[in-house]
Amino acid sequence: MPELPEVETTKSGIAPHVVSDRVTEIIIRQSQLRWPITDNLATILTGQTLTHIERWAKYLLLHFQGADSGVLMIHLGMSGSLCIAESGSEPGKHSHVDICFAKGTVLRYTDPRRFGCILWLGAQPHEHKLLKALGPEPLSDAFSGAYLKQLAGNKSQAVKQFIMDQKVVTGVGNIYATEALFAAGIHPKRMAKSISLTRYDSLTQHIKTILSNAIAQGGTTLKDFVGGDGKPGYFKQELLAYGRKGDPCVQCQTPLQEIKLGNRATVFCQKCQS
DNA sequence: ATTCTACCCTGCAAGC
DNA sequence: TGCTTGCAGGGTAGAA
Repeated sequence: MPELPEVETTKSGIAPHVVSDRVTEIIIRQSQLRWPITDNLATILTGQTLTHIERWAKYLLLHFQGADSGVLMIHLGMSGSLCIAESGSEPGKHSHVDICFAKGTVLRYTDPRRFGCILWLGAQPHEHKLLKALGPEPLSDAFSGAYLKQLAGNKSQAVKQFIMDQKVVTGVGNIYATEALFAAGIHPKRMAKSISLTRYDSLTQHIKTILSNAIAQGGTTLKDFVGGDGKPGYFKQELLAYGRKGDPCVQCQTPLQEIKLGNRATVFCQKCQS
């Protein structure tokens, strides 16, 4: 479900309720996620204090301090969410993990499709291979048109797949890639190497603007995404291309087309994007 | 080295 | 009404 704005929304929704609190209990109802949850997670975390939460790409890094200080990494996959629950409240069908805190708050991980993961990275989280290979944050200065142009080099890969590659830039998924290419007037299938620096400048600016707006709106709720505070995201009403196959283009009224690119639905305007 | 593809899993909507 | 099919916000491993 979540791309960068949704993960950011989750982080800011849950952090005020759990940061600085001490873990009293871990309940694992289902350990088989993308990778299995280590079976000694309760031993590791119980008694430790959650000092802060960091978002890195689409990962949430929960920093714990105590007898076995380190980082718990959580990815929400396609359908995952984290919410704050009351101690003793009834878990849903796919509520796989509860992290219970001393003040009575429960941080609850729910993920119907189980594409997410919960991994204990220990004290050297940045050395983990899943984090090491990641590209720059899209909202950082390191992410620029010049950077993209340089990295595109001689790649014949479609630009949409290029910018969705987390090694190129983190946090951009199918929705925001679709939207940014529409906004920049770039055909999603165009080869990465064939795009000018000027157009990459435009593309990076649109990615930054769209992601910032989405964060400000609390993310995009398509089905049941809710932030940590239980409120839905309001960005969906601002989507101009994603999910609008057949609808008239907002600029030229031409019906939007849908193609498959790397098995992902890709909507674009044949007239405005080249 | 890059670039596809198949797959992990459940739920939902559309079509018959 | 009920079954089948395809599709979904992600990312990896392994094949081409």
